Amino acid sequence: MGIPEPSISADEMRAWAALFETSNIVQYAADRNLRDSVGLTLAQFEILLRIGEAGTVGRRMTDIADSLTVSRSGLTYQVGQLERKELVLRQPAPDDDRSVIAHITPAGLDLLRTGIPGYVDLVREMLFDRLSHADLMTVTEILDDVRRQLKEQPKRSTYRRARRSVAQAGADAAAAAGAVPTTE
Amino acid sequence: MGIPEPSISADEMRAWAALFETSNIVQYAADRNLRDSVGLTLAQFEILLRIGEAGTVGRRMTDIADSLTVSRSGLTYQVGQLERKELVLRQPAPDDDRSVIAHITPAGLDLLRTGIPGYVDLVREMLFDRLSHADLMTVTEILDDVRRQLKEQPKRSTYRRARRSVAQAGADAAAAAGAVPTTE
DNA sequence: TATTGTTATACTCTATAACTATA
DNA sequence: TATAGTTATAGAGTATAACAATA
Repeated sequence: MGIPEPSISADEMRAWAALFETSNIVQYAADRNLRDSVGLTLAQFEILLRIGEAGTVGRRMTDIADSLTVSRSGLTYQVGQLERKELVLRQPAPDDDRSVIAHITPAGLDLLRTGIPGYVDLVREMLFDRLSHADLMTVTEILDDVRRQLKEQPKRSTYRRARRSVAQAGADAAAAAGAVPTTE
Repeated sequence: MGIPEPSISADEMRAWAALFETSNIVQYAADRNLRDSVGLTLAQFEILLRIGEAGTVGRRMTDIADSLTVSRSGLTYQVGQLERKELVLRQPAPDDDRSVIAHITPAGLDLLRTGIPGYVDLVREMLFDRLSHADLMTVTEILDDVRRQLKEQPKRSTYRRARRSVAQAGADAAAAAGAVPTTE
C-alpha cells in the first residue's frame, strides 16, 4: 500500500531531509530579506558578492559561473540585471579577447555594505544561535569535506550535452554550488 | 578596500557555505535526474511524494503547502500540472466544503515507483557514500534539531502581509521547507 | 471575519540551442 | 576545434492581489 519502500535507510533519509529543509528554509528567508533590504534576489546578491570579493581586478564571467548554480546564459542574464542597476560593469579582458571581466561599481559596493549585515544576522539567528560552537564545528567539518569532494568535478561551464547517467548528473551538478560571503 | 568585514565569524560562514552549497549541489542533481527519469521537477516530485505518502485518504492542499517551499497559489499551479498529467486528482473535502483533497492516481503511484530508486541512489551516492555512519548520525541529530525549531513557526499558508522584520522573514520561511521521502 | 483555494496579471527566470569571435 | 560570452525564443515558475465560497 502506498509508495514502495525506499532502498535507503530511514536514518539516511532523515539526514537528507534535515539538510535539505534547513538549507531551504534559511535560503528562502535570506531571499526575502535581501529583496526587502536591497532589492536583489539571493542569487543576484551572491553574484555581486563574488564580484565584490575580487576587488578592483574584477572577475571573469566563466569563473563566476563555475562557482554558482547558474548556466552561462543564466549568468549573462543576471549580470545584465546587475549592470542595468549600475552595480556592476563589464569590460573586455585585456589578455584574452574572448573573455569579459565583471567589475563592481561604487554603488555595488554600497549595496553590499547595506545588505551584508542583515544577511549575516539572519543566518546567525536562524542557524548559529541554535547550535553550540562544538556542534557548529562538527557539522562544518563533515559537510565541508563532502562539499569539497562534490566540487572536484567537471565544471558546469565546460559541460557538453550527452546522454547522462546519474553519476554524470551528479558530477555536473557539482559545479552548481551557491556562493556565500567569505570572511577572509 | 573591498567588501566590509562581516560581523560573523569565519567558522560560521564556512558552516553556512558548506550547508548551503552541499544542499544545492545535491538538489540540482536530483532535479536533473528526475526530469530525465520521470519528467517532473524536484519540486513537483516532492509534492507528488507528499500526496502519495497520504495513501488513499489523500491530503489537503493547505496541508501540503505548509510543508513545502510554495505559496498556495504556487501549489495550485504545480498540482494543476500534476493533474494535467493525470498523476493526481483533486476532490472537494467531505467535511469542509472550502477544502480540497489531492489524491494520487495509479499513474502517479507508478511514477513514484519509477522515480524513487534513482532519487534515493543519487542522494546516497552524492552524500552518504562519503560519510561514515557515525558522521551521518551526528549531522542528522544536529540539523534535525535546528529544522524542528525552524518549523515551529507560523504557517506560510496563514501568512498575512505586513511590514517584515528579519525575524518575521525567518519565521515565515520556516514553513518553506522541502519535502523528502520518508521511509516509514 | 477568517480561512480555503483559485484566478489573473505581470514579471522573472530558465532551458536550449544557435551564433559570433577569439585561442 | 574548443572556448568565452551573448542572444533569441519559448516556456516555466513566481509574486501579488483580488476573488468566491464556506466556516
